Amino acid sequence: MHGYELRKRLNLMLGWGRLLSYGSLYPALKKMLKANWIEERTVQKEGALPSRRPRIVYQLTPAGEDEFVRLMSEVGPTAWEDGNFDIRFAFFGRTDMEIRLRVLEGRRSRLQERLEKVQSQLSMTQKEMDRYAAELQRHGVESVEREVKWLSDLINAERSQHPVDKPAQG
Amino acid sequence: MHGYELRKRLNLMLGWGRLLSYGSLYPALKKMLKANWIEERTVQKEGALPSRRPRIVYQLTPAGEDEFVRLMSEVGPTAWEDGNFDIRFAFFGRTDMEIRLRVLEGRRSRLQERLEKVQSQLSMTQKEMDRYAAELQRHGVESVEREVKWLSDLINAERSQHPVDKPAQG
DNA sequence: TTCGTCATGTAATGGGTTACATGATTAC
DNA sequence: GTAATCATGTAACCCATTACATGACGAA
Repeated sequence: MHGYELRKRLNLMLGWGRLLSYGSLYPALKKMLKANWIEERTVQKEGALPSRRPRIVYQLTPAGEDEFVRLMSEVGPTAWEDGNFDIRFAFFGRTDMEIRLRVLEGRRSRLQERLEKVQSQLSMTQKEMDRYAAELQRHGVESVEREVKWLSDLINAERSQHPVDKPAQG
Repeated sequence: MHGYELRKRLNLMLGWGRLLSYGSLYPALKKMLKANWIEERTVQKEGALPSRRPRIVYQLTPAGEDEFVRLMSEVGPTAWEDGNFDIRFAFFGRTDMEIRLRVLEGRRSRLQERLEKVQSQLSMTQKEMDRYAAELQRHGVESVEREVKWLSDLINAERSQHPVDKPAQG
């Protein structure tokens, strides 16, 4: 699709927080073009006057699809860190279940680590915090716990979709 | 306190997501020093060998306290936008209740706007989304709704602490 | 003795937003 | 008419992270 539409779609899908700006979108498209991951066609909108600037429609090249597959097969921190997980999850429909499980589990253990760290430090310093700081802590912990539960439900749903033939490793 | 301790405290209090790095902390302290908002003293840690580098302890100047008060009295977007709200909330213990209420309400209506926008666009485009994209949407909406409820509870708690003499304005 | 923590800092790098620039089209 | 949206792009700027640099201290 073309840049403008792409932006709207992305903002709708993961537009909690900042919106994708043109200043990052269009340069990114140019970069992908140069890397030969996408190719562009100019398309006149149907029934539009010839004075209208034709839209630039992008399409993945075979090399771009390979790159996409490569990216979707990443299972390390790049897949489950805060800034990346959402976009990664949005494409789970085109990702193998094994990969999906590993990404979900990676993110979950990341969040659990955080919870443990905060809770261990909390027991030492909580007395120094005032009401509001403590409330902020509490709410933060609750949010993360909620996401952990969400992830656990998703993991269970994934697992129940196939016969369990292997116990988890690592 | 000194920079290292400050970082630990801040990371504990709002360290969901990225941690404050030295590359931003120390330059920020220098900036505040130049603006005359803080002053520094070098303090030898008690019982430490003289070979140990003394720690640099910072303290707010009167001008710095004025600036702090000014910042804490902001009630516009700078107070309730995503990146700022948490740190703002953490200092509510040193903020007037009227200000607190306005900031809480500002953030709540900001989140409600977002919910409405997404839900209106959702009704048009949901059919095109696959299972995972829809699940991401659902989870996002739920998280925001949850924060709205949290804010509402806090607002009610604030209101119940004083006799209601004025109806809300604007 | 080696690793982790304490403690402060700088330089390079990267990435994004904001503001600017342009112009047609559509809805009110 | 005029404001909002469609549509693409560039340049300046901001700001934060990453990596580097240094060195003492405490624990295993």
